[in-house]
Amino acid sequence: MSNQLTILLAEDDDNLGVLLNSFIKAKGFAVDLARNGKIALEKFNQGSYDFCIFDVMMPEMDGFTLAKEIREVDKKVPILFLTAKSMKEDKLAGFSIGADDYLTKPFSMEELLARIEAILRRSGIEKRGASTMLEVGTIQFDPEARILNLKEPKKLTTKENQLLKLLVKNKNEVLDRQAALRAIWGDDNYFNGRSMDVYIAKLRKLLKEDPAIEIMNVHGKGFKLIDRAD
Amino acid sequence: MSNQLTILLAEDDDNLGVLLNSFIKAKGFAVDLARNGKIALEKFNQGSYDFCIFDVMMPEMDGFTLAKEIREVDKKVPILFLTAKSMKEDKLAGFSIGADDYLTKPFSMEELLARIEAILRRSGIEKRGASTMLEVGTIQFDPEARILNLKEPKKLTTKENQLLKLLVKNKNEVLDRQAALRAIWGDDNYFNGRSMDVYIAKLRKLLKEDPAIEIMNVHGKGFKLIDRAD
DNA sequence: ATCTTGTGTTAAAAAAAGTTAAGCATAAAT
DNA sequence: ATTTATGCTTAACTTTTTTTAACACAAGAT
Repeated sequence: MSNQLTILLAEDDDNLGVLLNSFIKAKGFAVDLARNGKIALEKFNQGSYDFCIFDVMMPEMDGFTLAKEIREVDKKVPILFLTAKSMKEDKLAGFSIGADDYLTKPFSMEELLARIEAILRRSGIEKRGASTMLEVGTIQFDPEARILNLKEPKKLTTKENQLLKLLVKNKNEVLDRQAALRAIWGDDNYFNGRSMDVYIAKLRKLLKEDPAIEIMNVHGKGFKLIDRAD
Repeated sequence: MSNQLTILLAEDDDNLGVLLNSFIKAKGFAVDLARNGKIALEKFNQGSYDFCIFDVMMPEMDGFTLAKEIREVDKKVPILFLTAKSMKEDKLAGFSIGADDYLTKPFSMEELLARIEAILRRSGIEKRGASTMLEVGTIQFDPEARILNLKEPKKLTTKENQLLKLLVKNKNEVLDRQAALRAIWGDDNYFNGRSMDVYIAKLRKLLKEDPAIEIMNVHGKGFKLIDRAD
């Protein structure tokens, strides 16, 4: 299943439409492009969208009418208007329908993206993250609570937790040494490297409880957490 | 008692400041006008605001720096930038700090209002019904009245209250140590740090009543209030 | 084989945080 | 005016967490 947010884009100008479509797509959204308001409305009623971008002036059905129709059945979905008009009354009309933003052409793609993201942030729509619980062999590991459920549940320190989390997330593949150092210590200098080695030793000691688990060194590359349990 | 939403407005241009102030006030908001970023930051850390409008270019402290400071301790409060600059990079910088909107001068008062309302609508902030109540696990916490409703309702001191408020507002994420110190003590020197540690101990003792709550230390970074209740 | 570099491990040192209580200033009460 | 209470800071001591040092060994290079 795709994990992307889906955007409904209504734009009658083919050039701009295609341009927007590919730009937004490249930024990790799923986009559905409609060539006029009528088609957009149909798509909206069929599908399931997380965000709407509507040109105001379109044949068949203009953006305002389209937005009004949608607001009748969906009070929440974010709507952003694109338009060549910059007249005050138009803007106000847009907002009064319940728009979240109103962008006047010409605009930069980056600004559009920034505004989309600001609205998504605000509306609490997010790409769903997975559950917090992780598994290491037979041992449960909660990186949020920083608890490793050995026979005796063990509270992990900040660094132990960060390192184990990285190892588990890269289970059965090599966790690059420098990358891990930069991620946890912010800097991959020699001393931080030695510090990490100390933590590797600590984690090995803890995980000895489960024989199916092993933190293996890949010389000159990094570490690999082997989990023979799955 | 007023049940208006409170807006913090930072604008160094007196003419515009006064104009905005009276316009926004006329539209039913409570407004606090600060003449530069530094004053605005102090006001923010003292008071309780529902919305921020910041001019970008100001003496003492510019709007971006102000917003960054605020975002360290409050990830949620809506921020709208006003600016004469319309340069693309500036806009993007604004959004990347976590702004909700970015309005270029000159703008119409009505458009500003429409944008404020669009953001408020989206963020689910409504006119206040006296309830500024926060929740910590099963415990009710009223930061206005400075009361923590344990079995025995407990009056908090100024510092206890400020610190708990910050922790709760950053529930389940790390509250940066230095940022908290600057917000509450105004200065993150060693002694204030030790003072904060003492208050952390006090709060832990109070919150021990609810086992779903924990103030966890993130070594070298800050504190994280874990709420397993929600 | 030898040399260099990378890693394993333990212990010591340093830094950060936890806790309790003593000081100090200020406001409230007598 | 003096005492009392309150809130905050500083100090002192403890514990935890992280870093550095020291020495041993393993892997790959010369």
